[in-house]
Amino acid sequence: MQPKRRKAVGPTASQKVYEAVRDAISSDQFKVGERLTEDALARKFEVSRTPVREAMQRLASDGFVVFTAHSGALIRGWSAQEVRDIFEIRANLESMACRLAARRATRSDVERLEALRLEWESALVEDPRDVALISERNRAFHADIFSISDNYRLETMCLQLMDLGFLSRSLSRFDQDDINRSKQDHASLVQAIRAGDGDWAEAMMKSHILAAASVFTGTEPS
Amino acid sequence: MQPKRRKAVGPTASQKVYEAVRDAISSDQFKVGERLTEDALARKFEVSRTPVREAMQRLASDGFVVFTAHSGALIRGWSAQEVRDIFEIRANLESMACRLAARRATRSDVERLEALRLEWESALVEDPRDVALISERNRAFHADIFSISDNYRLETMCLQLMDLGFLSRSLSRFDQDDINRSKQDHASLVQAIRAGDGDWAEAMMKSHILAAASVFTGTEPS
DNA sequence: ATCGAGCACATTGTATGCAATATGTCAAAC
DNA sequence: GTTTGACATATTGCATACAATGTGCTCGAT
Repeated sequence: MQPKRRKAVGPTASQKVYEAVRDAISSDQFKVGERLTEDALARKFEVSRTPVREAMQRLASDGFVVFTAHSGALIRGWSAQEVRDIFEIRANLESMACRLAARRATRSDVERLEALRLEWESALVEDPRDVALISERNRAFHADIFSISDNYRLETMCLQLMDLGFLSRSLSRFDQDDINRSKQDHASLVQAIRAGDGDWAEAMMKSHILAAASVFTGTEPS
Repeated sequence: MQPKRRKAVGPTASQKVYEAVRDAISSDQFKVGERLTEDALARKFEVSRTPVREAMQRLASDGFVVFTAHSGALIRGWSAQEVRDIFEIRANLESMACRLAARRATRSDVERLEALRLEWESALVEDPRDVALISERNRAFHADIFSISDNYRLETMCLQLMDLGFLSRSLSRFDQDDINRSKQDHASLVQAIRAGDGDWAEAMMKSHILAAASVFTGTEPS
C-alpha cells in the first residue's frame, strides 16, 4: 500500500490503451490476422486516435502486431518456424538468467521464489482448468528468476519473449505427464538456485524450456 | 539496383525521423542526458510533432532514449553495470547465432561473409582512424552472421543490442593488440563457420565479444 | 541569505480535421 | 467466367489547436 501522491494523475491514455490491448493479445482475445483499426479501438476506449496510434506503434515494436504503412496493425500469427526460433532463444536467454540468479540470489530471494512456486502449484492443484491463473503464476515465478538475475536488460528481454502470447496456448496442450515434469522442474530450479549452483540452474532451465518447446512444436493453431 | 516500383512512395515522415535520430544516436551525435524536445526535432525535420512523437516512442522502445510521461525523451547513458550486462547478453546471443550460422551456412553464405571480412580488414588497414567506416563494416560482418543463423527474431535482437551506441565508442579504445586480436578472431569465425563447426564458432564468438567487453568495461564516458 | 508558495512559461498529451493512401466494388472487355 | 481498370469508400498519415502537466523564476517571509 503505497502512499497516495497528491495529483496522483493516472497513466496516460496511450499507456492505458497499450496495456489493455497487450493484455488482450497475450490472453488470446484476438484472432490471428485480425485487423485493429484505430477508429474502432478509439471508440472502444473512448479516446481519440492519437493515443491509440502510439499504443499500436509500441505493440508493433514489441512484436505483438505487424504494422505496415498506410495499412494499419494486424494481430500477427506465428509460423512453426518462428515458434521454434523463439523457444530456441528463450532456452538460451532464460537459462543464462537462471545461472546469474543462482550466483546472485540472497536468502530472501530464494524464499520469495519458493513462495511463488508454491502458489503456482496450488493453482495447478486447485483447478487444473484455470489456464489463465496458472499461466499468470507461472509467469510470476519465471519473472522472479529474471529479476533475481539482476540484469535489467536481460530481465526485460526475457519477459518480452515470454509474453509473446503462446504461453497460455502452450499450457493448454500439456498432458498430465507434462504437468508433473513441470512441477519437478520448478522444484529443481529453486533447489539449484538455493544451492548457488549456476551450472545446474542453467541446465535445468534450458531443459525445462526445451521440454515445453517440444510439446508446442509441430502444432500450428488457427 | 532494384527495379523501380510504381507508386514508389517514400517512407513515412515518422519512419524518416526515426531512422535519422537513431543513426544520429548510434554515431554519438548527441550528448548523454540531452533532451530531445519534440518541437525542435519537428522544426529540424520540417514535419509536425506527430511523426516526431511516434519516432520517439519507437526509440524509447528500442532503449535509445528514456521517455517519461509529461517530461519527454532524454538520450540515455549507460552505467558501467549496464554496459557489462549488455555485453554479457551479447556474448550469449551472438555466440548462439554463430553456432546456428555454422550449422546452416551455405557455400555462398560463407563466401559473402568472407568478402565482408576482407572489406572490414581493408578499412582497418587503409585508415585506422576512420572509426565510422570501420564500425560500419564491422557491423555488416556481424550482421551477416546473424542473418545466416536463419533465426529472424534472433537476428533482430542481436542487431538491436549491437546498435545501442557504444560500438563506435568501444572501437576508439582499441589499441594495436586489440585490433590484431580482432582480425584473428574474425578470420577464425569465418573458418569455424565454413567448417560447420558449431562448437568452435560459438566459443569463438563468445570470446570475441568478451574480449571487446573487457576493453570497454571499467571506462565510464562523459 | 535561504526557503517556500505561487505564478508564468515551456513542453508534453490529446482531440480533431484534412490529405494521402489502401481496399473493395462494379462494370466492361476478353 | 475471369480479369482489368476506374471509381467510391474506408482507413491511415500528418498538421494544427487546445488542454494538461512539468519547470523554473520571482517575490516575499523568516
